[in-house]
Parts: sequence; C-alpha cells; structure tokens
Amino acid sequence: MKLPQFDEFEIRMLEILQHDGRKPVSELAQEIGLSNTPCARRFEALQQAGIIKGFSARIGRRAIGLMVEVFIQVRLTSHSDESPEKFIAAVQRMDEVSACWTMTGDYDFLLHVMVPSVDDLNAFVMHRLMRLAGVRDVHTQLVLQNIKGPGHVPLGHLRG
Amino acid sequence: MKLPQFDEFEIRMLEILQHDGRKPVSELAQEIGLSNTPCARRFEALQQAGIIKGFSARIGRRAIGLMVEVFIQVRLTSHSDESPEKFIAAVQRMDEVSACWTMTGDYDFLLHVMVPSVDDLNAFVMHRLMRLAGVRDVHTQLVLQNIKGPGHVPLGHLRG
DNA sequence: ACTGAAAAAGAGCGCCG
DNA sequence: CGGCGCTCTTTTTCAGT
Repeated sequence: MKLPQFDEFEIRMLEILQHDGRKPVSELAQEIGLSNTPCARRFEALQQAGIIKGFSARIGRRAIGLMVEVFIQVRLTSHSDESPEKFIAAVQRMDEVSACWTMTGDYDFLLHVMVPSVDDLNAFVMHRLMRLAGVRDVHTQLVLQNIKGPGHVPLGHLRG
Repeated sequence: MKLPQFDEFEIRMLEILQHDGRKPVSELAQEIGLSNTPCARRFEALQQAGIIKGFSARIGRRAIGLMVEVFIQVRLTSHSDESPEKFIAAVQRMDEVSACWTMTGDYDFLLHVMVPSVDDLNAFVMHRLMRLAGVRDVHTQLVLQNIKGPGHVPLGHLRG
C-alpha cells in the first residue's frame, strides 16, 4: 500500500477532471502544457492505478424533485446475532440511500438520504429503515442548505 | 420551480451517466434504443436545464493518501455578529473540506473532511477550524468504512 | 420529433527523437 | 518518455422526411 508519486501534470489533470470529467484529453493536454500522447498515457494510467475510479454526472437533486435531504445516524443492537452485514446489504439495495459510512461515536452508521417529500422521509424511516433487523435507534437531521460539494476530493496535499 | 417530466429515455440516460459519465453519446443512444441525434439533443437539454450540473472524476481518496476521513459538526455562537456568512466563506476556501451542509439539530454545520493523517486532522481542527470567528464548539466523528457512494443520487422515484 | 449523411473534432495507434 | 502523423471513432451540423 504505497502511494504513487504525483508530478504537477497529474495533479492538474485530477483537478481539472474533478471539475469537468468530460473534458477531452486533447484539451487537457493543452491546458497542462503537454502533448496529446503523454497526456493520454497518464490519463489511462490514473485509471489503471485506481486513482481515478470512474466518472459521474453530477445531478441536481432539486431539479429531479428530491426536495428533502437528510443525514440519518443508525445504531444497531450490540448483541446483534443479525450481524451488521445484513444491515449493510439492505442499505446497499435502498435506492434512497445515496451514501453510507460506518463511524466512530454514539452511532454506528451514517446514511445520506434523499427523498421527494417529508412524507416519503417518514415512510422511509418508519417502514423501511426501522423495520430492518438489528436497528436499535435512528437519529435524523435535515439538510437546510448545500454549502459546498460533494464530489470533490482534496488535492492540495499532493503538492504540499 | 416546476419539475420537468421525464420519459424513460432520459431516466436511463441519467442512470447510465451517473455510473459512467464519460460514455459517448453514440453508445448511450444505442443502449437506450435511440438514434444518435435525439439522444444528443436530450443530453444537451439535460445540462441546459440544470438537471445534469456537470461531470466529475471519482477519485479514490486512499489512492492519493487521504487516509483520514471525518465528519465534523460545528456550532456557532448564537449572538454571532460575525454572521454565518464569514464562516461559510472560510469553509469554501478550505481545501480539506470536501463538502458542507447546514443542518437542523444541535449543530449548525456538517463538514465532510479528508486529510492525510491524524496529525493533519488535529492541525486542521485546532489551528484552522476552531480559530475561525464565531465557532463555539465542534464534534468530530471518524469514518471507519465507506459502505456506499457517494456520487449517486436516487432516481427510482422518477418512474414511480 | 426522428433519420441519415456530411464535415469537424477527438481518440488510439505505430514510429521516431 | 515526449512528440508527430496517421486512421478510426465520435460529435456536430445540415439536410430531408
């Protein structure tokens, strides 16, 4: 598990592709001051090495009617014979769950959830989430405003 | 603020582009059973309407040495003459902050932060975050495991 | 609105300093 | 490794249903 070393070309490629993931390699090459071929080679290498894991369209949630965005913290029963794996597998299949992490602190899981309305939120929490085996309690916090991101990973540390 | 109506073509385009944001329009067209031109038109329209806000490379944080991922909740002083705008502006400029939301609950802000090491986390919280005007207290929770996402927005509700 | 064909732009290749 | 020139694919535009 060693880190690859990044040169300035690669760092700038990552910066640019994080902002515009569809930018043609030819434009990339021009912007970072490199010719077409070496730029394409690095582009390929970054993906091969797992540094670029893929590309995604950023979709405006409000534009598709997801007016309610929440973070839900979930605590499982400690003596869970129904081990966390079941909960994890269930979460993976829930379309409303945009992201999920296991965490330190009072709760075991943090879920990032988007639904069209407060009624849908209620239905999701009451009838789908709390019905899962091993769920002890949940703590829901509404998002009031999106200040920043997501979809951008810090890169500043790469050039120190 | 009305929602556009989505047909099956557009929904599938969003699904595909969320998974592979660099897929050529020609391939998209083939996969959803449409000819080149109308597919390209919808592709353009989705961006124009703000439904697709852009495209991003998904970067593996561990691959670039960001070994510590945390969520930090921040509470501001209630009598903040230094209004939240100053805090927001500061957060926008902090590279370590991958995402930020304002929230209901005991804390005002939720910050998604990635840093190379625990030492960097300490330095960030102590010397940069808590130094900001109006910050009353912070609550930090470490990410133990990435279960799902981020970068994918629910689309299931669009087709009922 | 979709189709089909042209022109323009980009990607992938071998080959050479 | 970086650059150059070639072919093939993809995008874009402009017709015609």
